[in-house]
Amino acid sequence: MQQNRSRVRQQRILDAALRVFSRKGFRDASVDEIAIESGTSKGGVYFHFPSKDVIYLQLLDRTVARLRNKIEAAMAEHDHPIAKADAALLAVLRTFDKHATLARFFMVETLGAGRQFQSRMAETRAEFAGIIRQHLDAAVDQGIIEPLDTEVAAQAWFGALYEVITGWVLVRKPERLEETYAALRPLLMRSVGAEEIPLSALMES
Amino acid sequence: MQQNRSRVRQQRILDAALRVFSRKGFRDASVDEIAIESGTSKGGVYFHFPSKDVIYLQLLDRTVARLRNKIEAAMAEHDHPIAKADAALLAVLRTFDKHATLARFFMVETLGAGRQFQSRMAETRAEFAGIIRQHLDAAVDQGIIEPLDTEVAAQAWFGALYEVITGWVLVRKPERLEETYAALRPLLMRSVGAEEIPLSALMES
DNA sequence: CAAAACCGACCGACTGGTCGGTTGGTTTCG
DNA sequence: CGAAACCAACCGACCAGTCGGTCGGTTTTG
Repeated sequence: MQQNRSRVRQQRILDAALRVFSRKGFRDASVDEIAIESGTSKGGVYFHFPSKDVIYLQLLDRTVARLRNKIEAAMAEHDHPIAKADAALLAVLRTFDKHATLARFFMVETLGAGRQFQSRMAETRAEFAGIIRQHLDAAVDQGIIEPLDTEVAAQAWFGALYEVITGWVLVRKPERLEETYAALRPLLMRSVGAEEIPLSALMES
Repeated sequence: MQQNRSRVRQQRILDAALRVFSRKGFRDASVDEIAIESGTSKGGVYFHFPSKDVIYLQLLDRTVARLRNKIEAAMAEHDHPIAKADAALLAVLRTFDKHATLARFFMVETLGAGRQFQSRMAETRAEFAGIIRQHLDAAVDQGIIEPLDTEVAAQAWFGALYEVITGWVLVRKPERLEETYAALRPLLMRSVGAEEIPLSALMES
């Protein structure tokens, strides 16, 4: 099936683009390089994609979707908001631990990719912050935490996480990102006033 | 005095560069544009600076130095760690409120300026996180907060602040950045377990 | 069934434009 | 006048995107 072959080729190009963008950043990565890395030619790349920008955008979409799925799958296994937050936090740390290339692409390169992606990036940030906020709101509704400005709190959580991960990408300390969990968890929990950790909550489901 | 005239010109070029970089970002800002904006020519710019990179770096240095001075001056007016943190937080929010151009340059453009500035950016982040950490350590020593991983906590504080400010730059909501103070303060304080706010502490000095 | 026609996938030389940096001459100023 | 400051024109590297053409396989047709 030709159609299938074509889709495989597109994925291969996106995989190559992820590696190249991760190494060089959007601006310094040439389409020729992506072509070589994916075992094709510039013409081949341009047969499957209309522009370098679109390659980047599709890659970003794919990455965001995969990450969100990971997070939501992890959260779906729990009922209690605190357990959900725990699961999501660990899922994020472990995903980036496992895929440092992804982390670099997503955390470091994307902000600087260029003016044309800025609104898209703002949307992406808002999307993740929105997920956090939605669950903070639920926790407030359930009386688990006191009412607070969940919009700013969600932004702050996202930012804190973003910074710790970015620092890890740039400096590679500690060796495994997951090691920051122990420090991060109480920090985030306490910040919204969810001090006491019902261990029982972690048990259910 | 020729030397003085030269220095004035250099500052004028840096001022222009701040505006242009803030509007366009490092890569999309051309030296020609900076030259025109500063009322000189490309040759004139290259008489005072050896390269576009150096312009950017000097601008970054100047910005960091000014910001750090503002923060440290604000903190020097207080003795109690919590009052210092408060003063620093407000100083940062107010400075960026007043100088949105600076905020955009510093928060949004700088990460994406290019691979060649990445180590410098890591240093800058570490510098500010270091200031936070140093004061968190002091607070621990004075028994004001319980011992914790101050390195990660400092990173998280920096990241939370960074994200809130970046969001404000991109979306311009709320109108004034300082309005986030009310939500940010308790969030940060609680995160390190400095719940009770001794109002008296804010009075001294 | 085989030749002819066709097609999707692919290739790589080439182009047009941009932009950092240079240079050689000109103006300003002490 | 002489040095510092300044300028316009220019150079060359770089690269996204284009285009004419190739190739292996599939469909049509006599």
